[in-house]
Amino acid sequence: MTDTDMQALVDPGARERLLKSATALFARKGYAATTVREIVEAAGVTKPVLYYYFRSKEGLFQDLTGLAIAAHDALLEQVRQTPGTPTEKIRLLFDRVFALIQENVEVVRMLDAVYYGPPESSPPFDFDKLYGAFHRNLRGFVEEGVRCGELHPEDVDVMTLALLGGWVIAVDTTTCCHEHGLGADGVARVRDLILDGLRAGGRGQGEER
Amino acid sequence: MTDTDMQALVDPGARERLLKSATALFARKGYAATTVREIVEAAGVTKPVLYYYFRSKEGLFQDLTGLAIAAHDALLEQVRQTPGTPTEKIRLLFDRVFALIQENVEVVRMLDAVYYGPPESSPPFDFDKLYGAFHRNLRGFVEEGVRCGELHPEDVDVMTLALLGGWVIAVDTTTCCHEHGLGADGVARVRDLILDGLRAGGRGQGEER
DNA sequence: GTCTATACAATGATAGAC
DNA sequence: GTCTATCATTGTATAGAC
Repeated sequence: MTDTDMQALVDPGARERLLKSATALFARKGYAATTVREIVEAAGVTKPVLYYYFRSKEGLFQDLTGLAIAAHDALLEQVRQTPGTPTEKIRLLFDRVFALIQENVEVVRMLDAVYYGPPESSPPFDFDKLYGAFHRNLRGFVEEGVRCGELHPEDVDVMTLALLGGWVIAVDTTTCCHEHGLGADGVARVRDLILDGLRAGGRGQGEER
Repeated sequence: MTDTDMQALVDPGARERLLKSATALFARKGYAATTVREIVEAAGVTKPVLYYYFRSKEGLFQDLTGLAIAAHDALLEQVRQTPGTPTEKIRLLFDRVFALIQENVEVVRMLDAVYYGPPESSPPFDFDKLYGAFHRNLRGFVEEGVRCGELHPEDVDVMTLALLGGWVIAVDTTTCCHEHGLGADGVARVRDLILDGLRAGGRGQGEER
């Protein structure tokens, strides 16, 4: 363990403080509108410190997004490898990723701003690694559900989009402040309502409510 | 008809060209990242012309959004006053507003960037006039559908959110380029799939497909 | 109404001392 | 590793001529 690592245990360290303050500012003001002066002031350091740890404002941004993608990927992999029926996996996917989101609202807000925001207002970013991966995994579970007769044989893509819609709404109401967040419970209700409509053999009255 | 109005019939006029170029740039780069210089250059005029017609960059933005809100409001009013069952009204709401969106993709892209984007990256804007109004109208139709027995008596808010999710996906795939747009047909299919799950008395096989 | 020319603050980034 | 001081550039906005 180096001296630097030792130090990081007692003091967040300039690098970590910079990552944190940048996340908060990018989420609130956007990448373009956030100045390096604001970032370093919020972190309690001076400008050259930022340029020392990250090569530029853009380098800081890419370190930030890289960490988020890694966490998301790891969670998707974990859900895929959990045993269960396709419907159970869809439920688990929603629950687990929603929990991750709730624990990192600030980061998600920042990523959403980049995703939905104007294309050229942030550095190039491969959204497919994040939202595309979620979409593909969800679609895989739906396809599996149709194959094994758990979901009715409608168009797989349309069904996936219906579920994805519920998901987007769930995330939106959580990250944005303009609505009262649904909470894990609300997300489950929207999810199950849509899943109910997709179930094979008429409307199931499986779940709660 | 004034001389100015006469002129506008043959030549778009500096004011209109500024509105158009600003919309395109705000949509692509965001409000904060778009410079006044870019706007006026794209419009083929010089800076003082912008400050002559609009008081500032922000004034230009507010004129832009005001026009969009007015068009949206008028369409909602029109749908409300069209006779039909609640389900028919929900279908009409989706169809009509989607058509409006397709005709003004650029403007919607800009508004979405403001809505989903970071809170402080654009001038204050009352989203409730736009997205909230759509949500409330949709909820009203769902409520009406439950009352008259057309939709099954689930939680009205959850059902509204499920439909709203389909709507968001439909708009997303149209305005964003990172996915292949659904098109009016695709929107109808997602919408009807969700509506089917909400229909009273088991899964209806009412529509096409 | 539209131009040229410019005021003046703030930006991202760096050099060089410690 | 962290600082002070400063660079060149770009930002919004305006004065004043035509």
